[in-house]
Amino acid sequence: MKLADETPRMADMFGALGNEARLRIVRLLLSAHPDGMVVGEIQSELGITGSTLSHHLEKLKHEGLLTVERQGTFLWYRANTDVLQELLGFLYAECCTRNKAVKPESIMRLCK
Amino acid sequence: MKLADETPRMADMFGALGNEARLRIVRLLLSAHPDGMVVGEIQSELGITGSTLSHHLEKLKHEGLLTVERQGTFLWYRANTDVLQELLGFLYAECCTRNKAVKPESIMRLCK
DNA sequence: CATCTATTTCGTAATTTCTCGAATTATCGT
DNA sequence: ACGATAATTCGAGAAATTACGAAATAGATG
Repeated sequence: MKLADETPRMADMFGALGNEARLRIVRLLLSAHPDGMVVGEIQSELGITGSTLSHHLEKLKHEGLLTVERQGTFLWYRANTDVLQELLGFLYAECCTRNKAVKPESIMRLCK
Repeated sequence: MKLADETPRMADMFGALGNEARLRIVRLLLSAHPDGMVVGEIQSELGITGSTLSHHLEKLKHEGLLTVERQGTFLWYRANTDVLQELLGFLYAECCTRNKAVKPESIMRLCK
């Protein structure tokens, strides 16, 4: 039995977070979790042009980091915590488990 | 007293990891931690052209994710665990502390 | 069905990223 | 100083990303 190489997918996810506007979107949606937010609210909060925002949301959704649900004319976007957990777990495993480069406690301690 | 906005820098770091070749480099260097590896060894392990590899290493170093030290004609690159810890701490804080989107235990559980 | 609002898609341009081979720099040993 | 090895920098092209306004779509409401 051979394990799938997760590197390409993880790289894509990191890439999706590797843009300031998109990282702000994810942070904002996490702070609004689990309700999520509609596009217009994200737009006025972050001051991003509609079409540009739409592209960023599409990219984040494509990488699985967001989910979207329509309610009337509104689209509710929200952070996909399962996938964020996967990403966090990957990074944690690389740094703390698979290798002992970073001590687990040091992460917890950062967030008291 | 005002806290610095860490979003741009974190986005740059995520961006550095958002490329398959670079993510492989970091994984490789973590597995060789704390000794690190010389460029030629990374190159033959990952099969990347010398000049391309050099650019990737430069980017990772620029974002603080790697350190480098010369020993004779060899350059030893290694993962910068302090900075990786910062990145992991940021993601952990966003997902688990600042918001309760992801349960801390679920991360640990992923890495038994 | 006409219209209003919310959001995406289209068309397009500027910038950045990724990659490679060739040339260059740095260091060691002789 | 010369030759050999390690790695970077240069030059340059292809591909991807980012951004924006205008036009198009989807749904609600009168």
